[in-house]
Amino acid sequence: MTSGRAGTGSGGDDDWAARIAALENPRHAGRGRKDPITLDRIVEAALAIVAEEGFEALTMRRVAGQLRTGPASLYAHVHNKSELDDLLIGRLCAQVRLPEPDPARWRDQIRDVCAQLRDRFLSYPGISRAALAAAPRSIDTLAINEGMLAILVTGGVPAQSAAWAIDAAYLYVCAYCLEASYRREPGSGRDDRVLRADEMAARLRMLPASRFPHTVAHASELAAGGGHERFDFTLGALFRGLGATAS
Amino acid sequence: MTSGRAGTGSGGDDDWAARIAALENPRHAGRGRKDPITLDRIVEAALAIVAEEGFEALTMRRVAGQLRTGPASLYAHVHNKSELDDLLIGRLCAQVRLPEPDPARWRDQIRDVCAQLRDRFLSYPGISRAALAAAPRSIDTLAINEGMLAILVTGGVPAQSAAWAIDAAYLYVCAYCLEASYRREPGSGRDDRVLRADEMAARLRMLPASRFPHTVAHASELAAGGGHERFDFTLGALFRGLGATAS
DNA sequence: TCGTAATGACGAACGGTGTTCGTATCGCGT
DNA sequence: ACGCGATACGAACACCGTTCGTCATTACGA
Repeated sequence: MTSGRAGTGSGGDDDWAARIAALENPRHAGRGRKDPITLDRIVEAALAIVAEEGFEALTMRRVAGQLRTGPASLYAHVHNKSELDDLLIGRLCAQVRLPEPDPARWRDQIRDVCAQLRDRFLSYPGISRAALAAAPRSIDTLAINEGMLAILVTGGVPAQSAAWAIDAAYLYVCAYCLEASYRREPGSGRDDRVLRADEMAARLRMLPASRFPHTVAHASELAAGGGHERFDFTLGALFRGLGATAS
Repeated sequence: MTSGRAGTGSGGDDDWAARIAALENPRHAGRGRKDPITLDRIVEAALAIVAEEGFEALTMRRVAGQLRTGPASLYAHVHNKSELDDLLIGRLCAQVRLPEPDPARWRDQIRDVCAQLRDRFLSYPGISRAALAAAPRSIDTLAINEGMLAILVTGGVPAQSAAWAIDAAYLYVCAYCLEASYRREPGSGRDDRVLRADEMAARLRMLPASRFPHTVAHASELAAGGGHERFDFTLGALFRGLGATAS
């Protein structure tokens, strides 16, 4: 999450400093005019579209249509589509509840934060693609980083390991959600049906054993993993591997 | 990688069975006609475009242009753009060299396979987005799965852990490469410059310490990580955490 | 109060995308 | 020779993000 870009926008230090200053001075809302286009309304409309139809359905025209205006109107509020994407991610990150760090339960706590983030992303199918593209340009995404860092460092994980583990977990959460979203999306130009585990295993067993011996032998394990078992397994392993260092 | 979809295409069992049968019967090339459009030429042209200009630059028109024809011509060979994307991923996976499993070095071996995949994906900026979207629909991507499974199982990792670890590693590799590609892509609608670690740390230190105490205190660790240090760290932790179970 | 500048709103148009449909040509089998 | 299937591909469709120009409103300074 903090791997080389710090949301500088186009303005360099001045822009970044201004953004920090804006922490204390939230932008005023519309000035009493009835139903003006506001950034907040744009973001809300966009999130509704993504929730309903997936990230690929999110276009400037669709957002504008929800607001009963034309797409050009949006550009008074956002520079471009990328910026709108970033705002959406910021909004989702702001909805994650960060716990008071407890050294005795740091593993549970970090996993809970990841699970919350996962669930936020999964509620908006495909949106984690924007999360991968986004620099941590909003204060809300940096707040997630801060919260996770607090958990790990308070739990005794060395700062360097903590920093990199957060990066790793975030990337994994994004990928997990993106892949899951593609799997469930019927209109993605693909005709794949989501297979039940036994169907999936049967498919794998049809492969030639001469060339795919392990795949055929372990088809059921390869196909297993309902709910978020894979997610839990991965983060469990990651933080366990971290713990093996953090002792 | 094998988490619910098995590249069924639109034909169900017949299509899958036909694809397995095709393992022994490769499609004949063009029938002596000079420079016919072939699937191979399409894939090569597409990969060249991605290598040069990134995945976002890959359009049917661009590919067709490289082949000195119109975009409609491509549809005699691929159903749609998604299918072309999948073929590209299959091609890249086919280029990964899978080792003869050695139980004494399974950790090194699995990490090497992941690193090869990473480097393949990084050579084609942004293409791992297609890898996340793709079902493992080609035999080549399933071959990667088989190779990794062989390494882990031969190394003593229980089959279920192995299966899920492969899935996790693959997702992480894809996300890592995608995020890295976005960071390096100047034309992505963003004006971010890639920051040096010290610049990045300085930015983080500008945040208010009252709200970001850990971030400010550990800015240099958060910004650290040159080359593929983060990649190595993550996979190290993941497989170490796996090893803690696999004893 | 008035004039000007700034801001917001937004239609028309631009250059771009994936895809379909219809037409033409070629190769193969009967 | 004829018919059919496969390949090739232009024209057109519906859609995309964005810019530019115009208009209306608001805010500010004299």
